[in-house]
Amino acid sequence: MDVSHILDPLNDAQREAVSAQDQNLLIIAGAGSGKTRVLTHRIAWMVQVEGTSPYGILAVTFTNKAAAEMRGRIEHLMGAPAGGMWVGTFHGIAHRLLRAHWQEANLPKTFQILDSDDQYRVIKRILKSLDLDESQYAPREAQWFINAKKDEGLRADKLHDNGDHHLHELIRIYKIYEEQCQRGGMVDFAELLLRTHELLNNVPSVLEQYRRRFSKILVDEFQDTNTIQYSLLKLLAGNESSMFAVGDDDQSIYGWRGAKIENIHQYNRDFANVRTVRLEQNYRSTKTILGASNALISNNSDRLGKELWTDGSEGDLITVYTAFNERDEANFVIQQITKWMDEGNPRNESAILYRSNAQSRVFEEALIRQRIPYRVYGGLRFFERMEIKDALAYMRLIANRDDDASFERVVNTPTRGIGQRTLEILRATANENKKSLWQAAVIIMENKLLPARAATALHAFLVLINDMSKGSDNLPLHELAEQTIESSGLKEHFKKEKGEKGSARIENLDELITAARSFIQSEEEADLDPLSAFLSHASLEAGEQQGSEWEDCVQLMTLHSAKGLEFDTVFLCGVEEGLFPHQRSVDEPGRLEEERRLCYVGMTRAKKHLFISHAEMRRLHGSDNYCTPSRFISEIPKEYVNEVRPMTSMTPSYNHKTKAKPSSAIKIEVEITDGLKLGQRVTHAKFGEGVIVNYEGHGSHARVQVNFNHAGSKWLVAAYANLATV
DNA sequence: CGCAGCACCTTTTTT
DNA sequence: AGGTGCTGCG
Repeated sequence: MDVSHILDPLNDAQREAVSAQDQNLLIIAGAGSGKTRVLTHRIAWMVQVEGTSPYGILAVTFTNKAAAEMRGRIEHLMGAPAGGMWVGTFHGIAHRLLRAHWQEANLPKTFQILDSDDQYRVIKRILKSLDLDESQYAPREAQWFINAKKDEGLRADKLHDNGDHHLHELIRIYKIYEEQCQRGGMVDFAELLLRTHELLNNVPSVLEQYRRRFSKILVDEFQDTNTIQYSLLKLLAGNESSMFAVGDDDQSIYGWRGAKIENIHQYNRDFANVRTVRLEQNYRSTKTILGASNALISNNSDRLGKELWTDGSEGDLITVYTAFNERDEANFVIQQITKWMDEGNPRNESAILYRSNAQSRVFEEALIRQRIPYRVYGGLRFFERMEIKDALAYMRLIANRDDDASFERVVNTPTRGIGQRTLEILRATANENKKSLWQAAVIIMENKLLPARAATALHAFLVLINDMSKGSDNLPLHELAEQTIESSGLKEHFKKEKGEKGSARIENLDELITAARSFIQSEEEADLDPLSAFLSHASLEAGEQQGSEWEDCVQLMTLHSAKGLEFDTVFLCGVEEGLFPHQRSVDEPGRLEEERRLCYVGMTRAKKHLFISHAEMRRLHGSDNYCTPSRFISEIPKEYVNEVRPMTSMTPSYNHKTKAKPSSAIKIEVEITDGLKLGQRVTHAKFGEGVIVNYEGHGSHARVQVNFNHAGSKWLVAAYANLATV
């Protein structure tokens, strides 16, 4: 067998990892060191050189995107579809196992997946029914609690309150939630993993079957595994299988949702003779960017130890820009991007990264003003939209009448006269009889427990769902979707919603029909009927953003969503104390180190140019705040940095600020000409309201640059512009 | 039962 | 500032 196509493109360390004979490996793969390449080449090596059957391979990732990419690259490398191989996310794989063994897992065959929004609603309903003080028991907190416990593998009956009343109540909520989910055949994301873990743990024959099958297990982003995921891997691997874990402790940024870096150490203890291979050669960034990133991350303790290096050029210095406010920051960034585009570079090789989603707005406004196409990642995804979830809830009821979450969602959407009162009776009946809401409704109808009017309304709903369900088996998926949207009254309902929002919803509903039409059931979902497959797909892969995806766009996203990506030019924005590191992280050393890793992740996204900016003043939640530069900026050695202050040669004295009392709007103490200051809000007869962001000259010669809210940025001669202060 | 106005809160995100 | 969720009213 000619193996040159597998080994030739690799460096020594990569080659060592790919061709290692050891049973268990830990690959510490630094940013840009070719991690995915190593994973895919390892698989090709096992199949084409060692003769492993693809059937025996399990490759696990965290996101659908990563799974899709890996699958694609494996097929490309091996020149054949990855038949029989399991490549998927933890949740996707768990779902598959539960489907295959629903009986052993004590689930109904038609169990439905709850996304976090569904879960939130169920929990909120429980809190209501328990009549708990909502200020003390926030649904979010209860949801967080339940998920955290499940992630640790703990069921409600394993928990002890130790006399703590609050904890006692949370456990009680957890317990009731478990019961309701079980009754309705509803499985949330954490439950997928926990249930799978229990399945393997409790049913030796099933465990045996998969242990024998998966002789090779590969895990991506190992540093992001939480307790239950790690435990699942350990269980599946047993003593015989071989593990290939790839991760980077310096890029662990999900500790706040249960990821345990310690699993890397634990792996060394739990698995036999783990051989560690370090990938430290970086193929992405310049020496400057890498040097700065290395210096930054060296401030963290407890690292596994790793220093990235590169053969590449020094590259440009990192620009650190001190903006005077968030608008100035945005303008600077956009100015740099414009320059970049003028040099003939593609827009989508530039990315604006920030700590929190709220920061995107200022950049969006600036980009719109300059008519630069952009794309914001994150936010609501297709299958998470209200109208889509409504339509899906009808379809889910068709598939499974006992799905209480869906029942609650649409029983009175659109409004059909089933009110709070009626629902309360339904819930009470359901609780008493330990039945689903649907079954309770049937009981109520049979025993005539409702006033005539409500009974008619409820009856109409039951008939509606039954009618919709009739013949749905033979209907192609998209026709079912279409019929659902029509006869549920959803289309009518949203048509009434005025303005652009309503028409957007109608468009989305049409899009759902399109999605149903183009939905292709994958081979591994062959055990499901098309409707169930489609519904699982909707929950498990909430769907990438709406269109314009492939257009050449400036990329905007949070630092978290930037992990795994790379761009020629990266703007790291809002790098200020309190924002980044985030206020809620500064007090705890562990959290602070995670913020630092986040900064490291952000910096190492850049291939050629890195810009870091911070504003001296930032409008946040409606009020102005003075901000100091982030400690992370000072952790970057000066020799890598080129400091830039706002515009031109006239550096105004606000750098050595004479801080005014922080009460009135903006108080930069530089007067340009009578009454006009940098940062001053002004109105112009034609351009409307704006802010002065820059100026040239003094007195009657002064020209000021004003960022107008709607008219964009303009240079005006102060003497003629007739600017009124606000 | 449905709507409109008010109070509240605000990190990061995948599945 | 802006969105969401709840309360109170029609």
